[in-house]
Amino acid sequence: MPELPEVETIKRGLNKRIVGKNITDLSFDWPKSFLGKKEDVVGREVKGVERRAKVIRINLSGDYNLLFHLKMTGQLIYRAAQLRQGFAGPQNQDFSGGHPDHNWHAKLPNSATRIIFTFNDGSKLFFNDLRKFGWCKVLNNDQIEKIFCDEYGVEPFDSKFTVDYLLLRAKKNPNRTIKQFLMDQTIVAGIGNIYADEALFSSGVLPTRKIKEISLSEWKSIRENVLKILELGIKHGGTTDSDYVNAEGEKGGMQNYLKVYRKAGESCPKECGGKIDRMVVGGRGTHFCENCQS
DNA sequence: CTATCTGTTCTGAC
DNA sequence: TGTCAGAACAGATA
Repeated sequence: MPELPEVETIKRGLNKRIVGKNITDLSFDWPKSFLGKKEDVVGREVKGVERRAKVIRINLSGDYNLLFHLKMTGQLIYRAAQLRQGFAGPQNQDFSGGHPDHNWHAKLPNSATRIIFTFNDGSKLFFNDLRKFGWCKVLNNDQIEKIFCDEYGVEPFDSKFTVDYLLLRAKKNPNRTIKQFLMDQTIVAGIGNIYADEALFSSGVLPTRKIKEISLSEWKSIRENVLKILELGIKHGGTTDSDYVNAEGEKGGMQNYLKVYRKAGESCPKECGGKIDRMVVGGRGTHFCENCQS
């Protein structure tokens, strides 16, 4: 479930594993998954991996970048080379990130594999995407900067993510619901369905509340809880499992710390006596406690 | 079998 | 300009 914490986890994992390597080959089976020219990528060195919003940027030598969006079912899976038995560094550890699934570390490539990058040491990076909504684009630095600037709002962990900023943006969209506001990538980058529900639950604010009716103290609470829930997500590696020895691919991680998401019918974890309910807000499944969110 | 659900985002209609 | 259904796609689930 690639929202900000998951994508951040992937970024950190890849930074430990592919920086400094050369891409020696690239193949893809679905034209819409790879938007670029193979010749622009093969032969280039990986300089670094960054995250902006839910997007991953792999910076290559020369004026080239790979930009990934995992959308709903994308995964990036690093598969170490089989060469160095007994070497314990991260280079030699498999790593997965993105949409959780039972077959993380099953045979690769598999039916969901869209792109395969091969590095000069024999290791590989697989871009899997069951539903084919995700993409990888080859872009130059200017194009990347423009996208990062134009299409996304502040990063939650940036110092610009303040209550004043939220109030400013709130003036422009007074009639939207708070949930849609939080998920609008041009306002705050990286929040998706799960973390929006969780942050609003922690804040005691109903997802359907109109922006213009949110009080100052509620904005403060929402801001703090967005940060808290995202930090918790990153701390637990999102819903990512990086331990390939452990077969429990989709377990562990953040799934175990969610309080309302997909918990409809259960008792409120705040023990307020209420139950978690579900409704649709902006076309998205939305989970909340009717009793302690208002 | 059918109907409905799913973590994202973009487009086109109104 | 804001809002909303539908699309892009492929499952799993009831």
